[in-house]
Amino acid sequence: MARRTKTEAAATREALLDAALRVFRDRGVAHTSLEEVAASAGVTRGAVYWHFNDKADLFNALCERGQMPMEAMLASAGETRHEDPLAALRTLMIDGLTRLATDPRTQAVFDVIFHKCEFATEFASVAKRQHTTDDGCLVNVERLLKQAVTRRQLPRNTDTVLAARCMTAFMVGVMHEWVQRPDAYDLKRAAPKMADVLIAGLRAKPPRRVASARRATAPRGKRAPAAR
Amino acid sequence: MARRTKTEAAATREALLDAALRVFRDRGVAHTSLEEVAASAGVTRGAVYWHFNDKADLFNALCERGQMPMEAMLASAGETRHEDPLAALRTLMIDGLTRLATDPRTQAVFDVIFHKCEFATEFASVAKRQHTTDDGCLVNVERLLKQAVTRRQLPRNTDTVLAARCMTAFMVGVMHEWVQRPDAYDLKRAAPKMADVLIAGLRAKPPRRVASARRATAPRGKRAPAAR
DNA sequence: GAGATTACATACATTCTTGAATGTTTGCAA
DNA sequence: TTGCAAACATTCAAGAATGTATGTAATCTC
Repeated sequence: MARRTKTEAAATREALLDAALRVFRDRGVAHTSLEEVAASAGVTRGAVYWHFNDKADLFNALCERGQMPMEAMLASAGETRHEDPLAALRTLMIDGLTRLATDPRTQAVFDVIFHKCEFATEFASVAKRQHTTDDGCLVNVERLLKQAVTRRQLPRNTDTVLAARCMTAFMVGVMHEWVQRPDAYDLKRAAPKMADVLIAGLRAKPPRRVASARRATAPRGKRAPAAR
Repeated sequence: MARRTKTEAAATREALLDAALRVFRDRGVAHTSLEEVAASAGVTRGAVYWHFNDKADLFNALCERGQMPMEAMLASAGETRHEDPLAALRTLMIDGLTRLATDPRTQAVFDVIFHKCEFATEFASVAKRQHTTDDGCLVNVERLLKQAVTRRQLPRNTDTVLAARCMTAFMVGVMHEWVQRPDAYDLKRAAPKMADVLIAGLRAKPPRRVASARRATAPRGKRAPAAR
């Protein structure tokens, strides 16, 4: 065929992303040829190579499109000042899990990212981007945790970085496992309970910055040193 | 070369597994040819095809060898009666994370499983095995949680299945993230604190079986129905 | 100690996949 | 309205990778 109008071109681009998502999901990224992607979108490889440099480029665009909403949620929450930061974290967790539980595209994207692709040397660029978004996630969570410290919801010597790691690890784990077997349980219903467990854990036994091995309740002086 | 003695053959088999682990880890499973594996082990593809049917078979053996110790730990703990089941769970978590933090082979295996391979149609058999071990893990954790209910460490209407999912998800998440960036923090040191967060969360806000949306503290009768 | 079998190495045919090169309309700007 | 470039399709050359088939020397068995 010949040249399309701009909107048509954008449509085929979207179609290619959708097709890639489908095919990647059930064949795996590495094992699917761009021919298959093109065929599944109803075009030829020419179209693929027009819109994307590479399979990695295509995959990258795919992830970006799929993860944008979640990242936006996190960024927005991280920049806001909350009266009840821990509650904000809780709803953030629930919202994230609910989105995963209800949006098929999000499910597909995370399924591919978690189980249907390899982050090795050839996809180093993709891995790098993924690391960057992971870091952003961690930073935003930690901001909320710091707010929680300020609001006296968490003790002053809370290791907010480690606490943030706990939270993101929990989220990653839940998503990783659920997306692998979506029929195992009703994630949407379970989300609040799961979020509660983690938040309650942070409240009850927050990770501390100090060595903390002996005398758990007796910090040094009256105030911890500024440490910053 | 020619025929080796039985012990020598076993040694080359191990060498192949080690080589595969190395090469898979930095090239990705799908992107490495069996030729590369063989070369890295100092043999030819003939040896690979002698010891393993297939790349999937090789990968399967790899996972099995690498995950055995963890599975053994879990199985043993699941079959034992504990006086303090939650403490047992805690040490189980810490032991698992410590093993990951200290054993390079375990690190490599989990790195490959989490980030360097695709579980798609062609590796369906591997995925199935992985599911099976996941299920076993969940079952064992749930056994300990049921013991915790019996010992009154957790309320009678605790949703032990969901609680077990929380625990395994947390562990998966921590391992998934740490293995991706082992230098980000000292997992061995952090392990007890992280375990504490989760265990404390289960203590403070255990997921309940009943609908629980309204009247959080008022179950039906004096005893919950047997439900089984 | 002779044959059967093991533990590989080597060779071969086949299939995929990629990247690039080239072709072909047609929308769009001047 | 012309001309250029966009939006693809088609073709081609070349390199892997796989599975199998076959070769072979040593080891184990009886």
